Amino acid sequence: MAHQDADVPDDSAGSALSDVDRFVQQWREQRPDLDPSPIALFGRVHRVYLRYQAVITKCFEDFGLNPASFDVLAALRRAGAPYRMTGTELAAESLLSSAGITFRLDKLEQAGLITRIRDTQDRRVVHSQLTPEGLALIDEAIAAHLDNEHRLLAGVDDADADQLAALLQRLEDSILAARQ
Amino acid sequence: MAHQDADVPDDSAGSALSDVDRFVQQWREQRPDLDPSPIALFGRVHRVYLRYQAVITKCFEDFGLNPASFDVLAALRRAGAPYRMTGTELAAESLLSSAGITFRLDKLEQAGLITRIRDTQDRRVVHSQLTPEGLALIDEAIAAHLDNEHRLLAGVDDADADQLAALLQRLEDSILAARQ
DNA sequence: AGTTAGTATCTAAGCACTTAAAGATTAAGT
DNA sequence: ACTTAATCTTTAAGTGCTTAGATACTAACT
Repeated sequence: MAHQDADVPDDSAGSALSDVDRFVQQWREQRPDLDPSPIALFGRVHRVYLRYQAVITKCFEDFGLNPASFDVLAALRRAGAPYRMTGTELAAESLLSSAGITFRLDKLEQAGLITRIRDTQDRRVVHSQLTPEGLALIDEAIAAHLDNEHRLLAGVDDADADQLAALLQRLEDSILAARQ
Repeated sequence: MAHQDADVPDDSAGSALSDVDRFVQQWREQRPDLDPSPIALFGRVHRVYLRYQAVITKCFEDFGLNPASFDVLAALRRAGAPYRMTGTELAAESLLSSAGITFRLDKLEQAGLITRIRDTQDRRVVHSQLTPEGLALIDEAIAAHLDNEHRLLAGVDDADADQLAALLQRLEDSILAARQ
């Protein structure tokens, strides 16, 4: 893992500038005609997402899963018994293309974690359902995943976490509203 | 674009529950033995990132770029004249593997937007430098990109944006600290 | 000088997506 | 009933990454 420690800033000299702050400052110098302030926000979203993905990917490996397969199993599990959803429903929850869902379901079916069941009423529809093995696995994996996420939040107090979630929701709404 | 409007929630009945809030609630019902509250935060990070990527991808298309190629050109541009960085430096700024950077640079070189220059002192090192075409393109693209980002932030007031950036920095620090 | 270790980049194989289009089925309009 | 349109899933081709390992070079030690 090339980035394991190489890019952790040396913070020994007080509150050092973060990488993202440096990017903003560089843009101010190079292009004083522009206002680069949104980078302070979106750059951090980007970096937090990458850091987070790297950590949870490692957590899922213990269960033979990756973020993509975990995502599908978790959607089926939290839907409740009989742990069954259609491809269209799964695509909407995961913000994924239909082809992407087909790919994920192929892998999970090969691994024996889901089965596909053609709908008898509407024969276009295919239901994907957790197998007993899939149910057992996701029930273990979600517990480890939440433990891990709590660990990642150890440095953020509860009030800040709540506020961060609320502000992120406002940001998502703003992005959707701006999407012409 | 399949998700253009299909997944925008109907908010006509007041402040409806967001998708992420529903996920948390479903987990509380299905697994009352677990505390799913971190999902409210990380789920939103994930969704905001996906929404954001979708919008900027469309913006970059106008310049024949994608987020990956824009990222490299922007790093070179904000570094200042002579707009030159090594692969290792670029990988660190973008949190990317060395192979990923090689791939990005191959594409940019084929497009005539950068040139590769072997270092004369240390012949292991390859500098990548903006061509005049690359410089002209990124100078146009960064202006459009920042305009676009300001548009995406229209629904978030400045104080909230600042606070969101600060909280995201705290979250990144917490993730890095927990990464054992 | 010669060996060993470390570093910078690139190659190869594989993976998880994407868009575009096709196939199968259902719904709507006449 | 018949045509047209809409919907659900899958296939095909291509893209941008990943890890693992190869290659080329430099630095450190003896």
